Amino acid sequence: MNIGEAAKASGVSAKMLRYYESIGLVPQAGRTAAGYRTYGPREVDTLRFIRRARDFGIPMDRVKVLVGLWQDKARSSREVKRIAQQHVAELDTKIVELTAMRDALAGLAKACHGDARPDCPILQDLEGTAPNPSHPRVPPRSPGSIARFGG
Amino acid sequence: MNIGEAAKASGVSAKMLRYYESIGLVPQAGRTAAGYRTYGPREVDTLRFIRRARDFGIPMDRVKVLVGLWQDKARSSREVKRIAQQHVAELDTKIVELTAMRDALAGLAKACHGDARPDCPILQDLEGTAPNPSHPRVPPRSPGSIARFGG
DNA sequence: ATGGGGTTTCTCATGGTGGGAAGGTCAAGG
DNA sequence: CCTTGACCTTCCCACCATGAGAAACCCCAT
Repeated sequence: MNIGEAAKASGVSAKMLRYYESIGLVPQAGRTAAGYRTYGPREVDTLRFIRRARDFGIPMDRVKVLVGLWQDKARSSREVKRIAQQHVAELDTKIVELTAMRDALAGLAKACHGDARPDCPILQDLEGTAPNPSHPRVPPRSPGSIARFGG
Repeated sequence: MNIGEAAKASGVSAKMLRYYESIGLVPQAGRTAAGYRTYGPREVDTLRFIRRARDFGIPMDRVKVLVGLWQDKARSSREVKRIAQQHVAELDTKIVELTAMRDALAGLAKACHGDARPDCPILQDLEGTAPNPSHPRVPPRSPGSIARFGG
């Protein structure tokens, strides 16, 4: 299989395939005499595994660890479970943050009559002149939190 | 006020202040003879407004529109409400996606005994050999969806 | 041999934010 | 007057994962 076929079979784009190789997430693919990358079913399986892990929003560095555990027949499931639980906790944090934003903004929008008049509780809140300000707590904004959010 | 004081007063970092100016989100600040930017209370109010809008997760381009509406005394609140509701809808979408990931992964983690043995339903699911695969739907991954998620 | 659809590597962009270097400025204290 | 330290300026780089696109090359079928 060449890169396009492997991409189709795994659900990982050819572009990403090369990228994963460049960052060492997957080993370098074999090459034909002309320099084309070649892939077998085993490589495609690995790529599918990676794609599914990414679908859970697991960031690349942890995906890398998971791939290693997956290929290690002597692994302990404890390690795998720990990574999964950590990611669940991060998802929970993110969901709480987004829900706070959502609820605050939805409340303001509900209170806004939304017609031709200029006065608007949403702007009042952003301005800081609202009677009951309801902007969300500033999220701590840690650098490498979750990944693949709308990217 | 120089840039550091304005940053402290508004909650926007000096770095971001210069950035906002460079992308035209705020007008160019005045300068002292030596080239230092100067800010007054009005500018600080605007920056605080922007910061609060960002705390709701509203992306820059829409924040820009909101600032324009805020400063337009003849605005219609309809426009403001529309933007807010659109953002609420996007937050909802994101929350649904994250919740699907969370629930699927939490279910797998719960089923994993997490001890020294190697067999693990999490890996089985990622591998594709699980009896009831539960990986989340692939999120459509639109380029500019929501912003400021853990950045 | 020619054309269309692969492939290769390369650079650039995203979105916001931080880090840091190299150099100018200002205020206080000697 | 000079130093010191804290500020400011511009400019470039990094993140994270992904896509877009260019220029060149290759493979296969007509």
